[in-house]
Amino acid sequence: MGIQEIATVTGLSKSTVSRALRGMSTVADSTIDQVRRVADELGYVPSSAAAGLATGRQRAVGVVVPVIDRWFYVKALGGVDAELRRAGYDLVLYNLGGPGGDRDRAFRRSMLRHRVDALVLLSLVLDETERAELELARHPMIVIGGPAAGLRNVGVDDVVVAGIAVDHLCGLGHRDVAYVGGQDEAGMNVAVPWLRRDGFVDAMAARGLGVRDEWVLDGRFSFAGGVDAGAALFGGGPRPTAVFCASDEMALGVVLAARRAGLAVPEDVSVIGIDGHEYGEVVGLTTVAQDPEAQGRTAARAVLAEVDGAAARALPAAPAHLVVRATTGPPRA
Amino acid sequence: MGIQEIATVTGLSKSTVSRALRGMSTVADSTIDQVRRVADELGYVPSSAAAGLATGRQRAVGVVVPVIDRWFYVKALGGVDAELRRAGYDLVLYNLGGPGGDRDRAFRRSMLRHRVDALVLLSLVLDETERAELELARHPMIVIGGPAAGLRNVGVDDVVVAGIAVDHLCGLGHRDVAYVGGQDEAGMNVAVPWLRRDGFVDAMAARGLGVRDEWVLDGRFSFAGGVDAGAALFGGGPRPTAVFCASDEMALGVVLAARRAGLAVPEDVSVIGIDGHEYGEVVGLTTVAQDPEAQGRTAARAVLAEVDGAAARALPAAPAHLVVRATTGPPRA
DNA sequence: GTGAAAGCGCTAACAA
DNA sequence: TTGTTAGCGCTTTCAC
Repeated sequence: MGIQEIATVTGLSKSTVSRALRGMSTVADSTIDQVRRVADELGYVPSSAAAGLATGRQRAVGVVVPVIDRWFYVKALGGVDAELRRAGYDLVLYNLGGPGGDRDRAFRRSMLRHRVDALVLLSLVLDETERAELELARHPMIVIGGPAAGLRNVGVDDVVVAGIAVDHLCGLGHRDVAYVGGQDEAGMNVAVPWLRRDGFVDAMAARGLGVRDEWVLDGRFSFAGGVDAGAALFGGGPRPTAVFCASDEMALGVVLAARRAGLAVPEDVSVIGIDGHEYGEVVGLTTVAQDPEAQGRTAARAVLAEVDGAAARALPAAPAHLVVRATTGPPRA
Repeated sequence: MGIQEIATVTGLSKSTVSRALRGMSTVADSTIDQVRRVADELGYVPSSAAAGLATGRQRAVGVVVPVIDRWFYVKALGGVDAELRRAGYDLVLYNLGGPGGDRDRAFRRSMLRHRVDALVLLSLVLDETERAELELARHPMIVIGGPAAGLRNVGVDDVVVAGIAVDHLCGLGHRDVAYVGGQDEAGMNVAVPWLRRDGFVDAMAARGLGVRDEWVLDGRFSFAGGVDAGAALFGGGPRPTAVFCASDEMALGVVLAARRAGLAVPEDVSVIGIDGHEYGEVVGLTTVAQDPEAQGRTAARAVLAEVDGAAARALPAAPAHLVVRATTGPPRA
């Protein structure tokens, strides 16, 4: 059942079997073949715990997500996974489970149990205590979607992204534009929403344009939230000629709300999102697209390199580009 | 850095420290407090590898998904995760990565490395070889969304679900109904799509209704696929009065395609899906709702119980119920 | 209520 | 190219 059985059956030593199993070049090819064959016959299953204990390496990395059912997280997770798989690493998922979840001692403890060699954090801003606690495990860490104080991060420059969207809108002639963002999930302490909002407000200000308070809404980073925000925006009172949403899911909701309010998109109101969500492609949503999967791969590669002893160098901002489709156009004269 | 340090600092033995850390009742409360305090001060981080080696339990379960970016899988994964967390178990994610992925030797090997105590398979049908290989690890397994030969499964009864949808449609007076399903991802070998299609055809037949071949379409289980299928369906030629989709994402696509084709929903064509997707709720999609998160929790509980020595008893079918909203109605006279 | 000692299954020097 | 010998950090009898 263990490496020992194979040793006795083949008449070799444990060490040779161990080396053969790992295909080390110091072992005779014939020996390797023999060992592998016997291992198969015996139905040998290696113990990662034992290997981990002996080497100090678990060949696994942890991925921490605030919640799991968001487009961005799922895509990024897929990217991280793909790269880990390539490298033969397993992925341990730590889901904070939203505001109701147990983002507390017991939970953080579990990510420290030396079960993983590194940590990839998705869009998380850690406070001092959390940082200190995670620091204990002393393994490489990186955040996707950050930025995070003291940690490397990969992701788009949210301020630049907001600028791109505002450029597009203003270039079309819009001056009255609303913002639909949110704090993702209350208590999850995510920085991205704020960066995008500030980027938006600043970009508008840079053009001498102000933003009404009633036009900065919370869309909870969800489709339903977008619908609600849109309903509020188009329910009466002064109406913006364009809406900038901090995510495509919310933008999709705003478009729906506009239609329900009897408004034509983009004739009566333009809508732009951020992400590059598949649904947006189908329905013709204009957006500032990013590639979370690629960001996930980049993060995984970086952290894996660090596990292998490479120095942690800062990463360039991930690319984002404007994709003009059918939901934006010039405002009505 | 290990249990030993704590032992020397406190002047206790390794065994007592180990017991204290786990809060065993044979240890004096004062000792427990002291040990915990010292452990904190020292920044002690337990090694799950060592514990796993010693006990043979990893306190982790593996979840295998065909692809990760599908509504159902994400929700079910969340449910499994929640339950594991409650039990103090970690979750190791094995993503087969779709048809292009490496659903092969190397990969299966990795889930066998005794890194987990049990396996939860999402909608996977394993062939003989695969089953035999996984059997090697001898740990409890369960599939969500199955069914799978020789394995326990939790999920709705797909045939019943199809029946519910057909009942609803036929009850409204429809006789010409199309089916949009798919095989999810080619090569992923998933049973659900076929069960739903057969359930549909059979339910129709039970009412003396036939189904045209051209009305059984592949929607790839995605929104875009649904749009394509709808476009084909409404692009000319005989048109069904209702469309039954094997998932809400496809149904959403079909609704969009119908609108694009200038058809009114449900006046010109009714559309019903399966799932209970959040988007469907917002746009008023009629559906046969299920609760994948609950299924995930159930599966996790079952497999955990089995890890703890409980016998593996078959589970009842998960509930599914009709949610009538705005996309279905009687056919035009 | 606590300690001593023997492993869990593997890897890694160091020898041969 | 292969074998020997120590551990890796914890849990767990069995004593005390």
